Amino acid sequence: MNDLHRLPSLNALKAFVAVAEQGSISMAAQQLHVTHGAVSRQIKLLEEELNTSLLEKQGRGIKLTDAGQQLYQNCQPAFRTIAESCQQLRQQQQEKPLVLACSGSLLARWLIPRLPPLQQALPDLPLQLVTSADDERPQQQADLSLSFMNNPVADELLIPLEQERIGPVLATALAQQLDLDSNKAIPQLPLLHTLSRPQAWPDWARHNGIPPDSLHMGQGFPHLSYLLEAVLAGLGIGIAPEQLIRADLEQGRLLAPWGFVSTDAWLCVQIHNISQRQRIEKLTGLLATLS
Amino acid sequence: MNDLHRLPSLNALKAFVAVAEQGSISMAAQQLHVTHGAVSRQIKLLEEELNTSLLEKQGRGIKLTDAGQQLYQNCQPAFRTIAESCQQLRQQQQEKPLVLACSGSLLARWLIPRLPPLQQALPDLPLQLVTSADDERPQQQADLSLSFMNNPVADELLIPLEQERIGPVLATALAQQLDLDSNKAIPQLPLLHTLSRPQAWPDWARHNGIPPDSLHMGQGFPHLSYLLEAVLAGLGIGIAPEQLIRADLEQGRLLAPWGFVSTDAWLCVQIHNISQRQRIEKLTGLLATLS
DNA sequence: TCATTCATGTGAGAAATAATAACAGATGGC
DNA sequence: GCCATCTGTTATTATTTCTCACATGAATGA
Repeated sequence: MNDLHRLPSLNALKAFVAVAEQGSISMAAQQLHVTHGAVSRQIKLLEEELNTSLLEKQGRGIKLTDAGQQLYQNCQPAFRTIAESCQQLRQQQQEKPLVLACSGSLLARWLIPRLPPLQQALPDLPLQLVTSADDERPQQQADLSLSFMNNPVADELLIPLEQERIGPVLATALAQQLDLDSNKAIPQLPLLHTLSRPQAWPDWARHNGIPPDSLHMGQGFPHLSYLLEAVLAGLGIGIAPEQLIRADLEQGRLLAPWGFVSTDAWLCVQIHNISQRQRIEKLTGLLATLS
Repeated sequence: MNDLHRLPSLNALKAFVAVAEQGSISMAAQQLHVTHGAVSRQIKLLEEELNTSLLEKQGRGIKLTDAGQQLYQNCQPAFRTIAESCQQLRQQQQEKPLVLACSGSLLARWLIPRLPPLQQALPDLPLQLVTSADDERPQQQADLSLSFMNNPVADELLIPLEQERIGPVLATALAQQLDLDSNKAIPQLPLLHTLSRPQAWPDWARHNGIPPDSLHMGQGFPHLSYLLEAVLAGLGIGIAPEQLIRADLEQGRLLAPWGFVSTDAWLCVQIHNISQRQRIEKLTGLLATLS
């Protein structure tokens, strides 16, 4: 058992080592980002704790006494060891890849398009992506996850990026076959849906003043990514978050003639590994600007 | 230049090392004389500073993570070095003799008689005595000095032991030759005095309602010790602090038929070397009981 | 010599940090 | 299931540390 309780004030000792290194209380204070008074006081405290005078005046400055020399020579390497050890730990943490979990559709249609600017802005951030099925909870071993969450509660570890906006979408080819003159077109068609978001169509219908019961539900898919493939293949009208199909709209593969409505869900980053919080917040801040 | 400012909270690190050593937060808290909550919090802070988790739950207790192991193995020797270095310094300070300066008369007639009980009560206190002439300021290199001081001001570094009481004294042999029936005897005799305390006789006279001018001043001596030798030799009446001649009175060598009066002076211990303050205060506390 | 500059020392009050007490949650033994 | 043990968390209190402002003492240069 080490006699940790017989240690003097370690902050005072740190101040002393700084003074010994700089040969001056004022310089040490500058190095430690405090006033010279604070350092002077700390030295006094340490001297009292050790019952020894460590510094003596010399001209306008100070110099170490013999006891001070001895203390410095013993403690300086110890502090260096500690500083290096901690620095090493931080370094290792920096080099460890940040594991981000998200669904396949979010990965393919939201995150991957943002990767180039991301890697450009944070070239030293090693990012490792893992997918979880849309209906699974984000995996435990990930440092952070990206997902749509209903009514996210305020929480330091939950960072909302943008509100979900959903709407019906269909392939451009399919649209040309149909007579799209109003909302009325919707009920007549087979509505593709996902098992992970069964409320998507009813929610959207309510938002648009359409009785949910009047909808003709068509094929269901296990995940959004399959549904979107089906929509692209012209199998019917799907419903999807605007965020995930923006590129398809811009490139004319899909159409969204009925627009989008905001839901209670938000696209959120969830922090799982608190020790990576700083890096995650840096990453998230950047993602927010890219949204 | 060492990166002292990149060090984490050293108290948190100390707490962590304690936890690593004990393998338990509660035990570490006990060792550090704080509650487990305090230690738990410190560990959390350290983990945040290092962006690393250091502990993980294991059953009801905790165990170190790999990062924690690494940190502990690096820092534990550093803390041991620091603790040992400080302990060594304290030890050296303990073994260094305490240098006490006082006048020859105080040394011979006040301090030396008290040395046996002193050494019995504090056998491990190495005491080195140096004399300074009565009229010199206590020497700078002494850790403390013992002297009579006029009107001592309240000060942490000045410890009054007892008020000075002075009075005329003469050798028993001389007293037998004289007719000592009252204060009236005084003016008729040659009054021995010291150059270091020229006011002693006038002060005493005023306290006793005798006109100072009516005194017959005799031989002067450079220091009290010589004066006392002269008094013992029957050369005349001297004036001296009661404290310094108590033994002579008790053993019948000297008489003080006119009694003693208190003066404004106190026998004081003055602390010169603040770093020895604790030991000096222990010594002084003991001296006060022996007075 | 005297003002000036530079470095340290000191005190009161403000700011930051750490500790406590009390409770919550989790685990393992009975 | 119940109890004892250990860790985590929070609001509050206590302590430490810092700052600011001024004082002191030593070298510097007119």
